[in-house]
Amino acid sequence: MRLGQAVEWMLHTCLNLSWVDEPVSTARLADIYRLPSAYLNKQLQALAREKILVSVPGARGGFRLARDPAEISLLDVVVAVEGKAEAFRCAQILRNGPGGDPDVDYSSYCVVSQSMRRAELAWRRELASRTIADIAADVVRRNPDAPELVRDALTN
Amino acid sequence: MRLGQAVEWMLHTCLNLSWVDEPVSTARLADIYRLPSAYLNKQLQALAREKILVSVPGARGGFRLARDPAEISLLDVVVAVEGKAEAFRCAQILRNGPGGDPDVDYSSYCVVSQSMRRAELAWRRELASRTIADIAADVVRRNPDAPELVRDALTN
DNA sequence: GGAGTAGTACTCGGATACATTGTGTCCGAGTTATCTAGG
DNA sequence: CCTAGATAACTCGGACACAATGTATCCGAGTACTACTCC
Repeated sequence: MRLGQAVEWMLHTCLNLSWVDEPVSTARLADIYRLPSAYLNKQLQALAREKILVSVPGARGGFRLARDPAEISLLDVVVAVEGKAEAFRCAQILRNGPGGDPDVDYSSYCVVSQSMRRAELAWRRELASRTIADIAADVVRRNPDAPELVRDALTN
Repeated sequence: MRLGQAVEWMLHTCLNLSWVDEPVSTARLADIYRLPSAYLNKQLQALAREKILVSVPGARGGFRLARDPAEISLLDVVVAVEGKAEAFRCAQILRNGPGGDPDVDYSSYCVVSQSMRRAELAWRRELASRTIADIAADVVRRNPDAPELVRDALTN
């Protein structure tokens, strides 16, 4: 199993945007961590499609958070980048097995599939219970001047 | 995020092997679900390397479980197929950010990384708490003659 | 001096290549069972 | 009849291609700002 590195990029980017009010261009967001701006833009678009960010076109445009950081869970971001499909895809191989019935939906009946789904649910639950605001609070607790550092870097 | 379909194959295969004592050849194991035998063999080797299966060479050889089904967790199988690496890899982009320190290990310090790791831990914990024997018991509870069906298919 | 307008610079957005991983296949090395021949 | 050896068939094992996904890039469409011209 593997998550694309864009997940890390987007989480940090959302965190940074939570400290700025005006839209920030892709170039600025990329420079902060020396990331390839064109590719970053692609991922930002994905978040905009999922209504996590709003894109502002034109001069002095860019991206900003679409809603309060407390209303953006880590799961929202991960799903926006990686897609809604489950990690474990039941191919229903039991249909070809002994006693297999082509009319049964084994993705909900098969015990293996159920077990894998339960584990994935635990993962999702954990991600859904934590928001960008939670993380921002933790960061400030450790490093109180982080917001201003980021603001300066994004709006100089 | 995505898991290879080999995970499904291996889980069902381990389940089937838990009902047979003698070694079963790759061809038999593949035929039961109409799977490509050569590729299945590749995955079986991976499980053998992780000491989940033992491979028996020569005529009337094949694979059998290396230990009691109650001692084989779903996590063991998943890790054997997918590798030990974590799904979320922290690239430590904070090192390049404002106030970033090249000497700090952000994969343990960064709050984002911690949160992602916690979620993944919940996933692993769930998988580790469920064994092949547990699944086998559930299957028998629903379909008492499943073991014999499988035994017949694998040893005819 | 103010308003309207054309131009310009900057932004997003999707269409386009490259690299890595997952998927699938093939043939060779090694082992075991069997058959045969000799005692 | 028993035993030892050679043979042959079957198995795993890793090395070898193909496809799909992730990664990275580029250029065009659209918008807001700015400067200029006209009233």
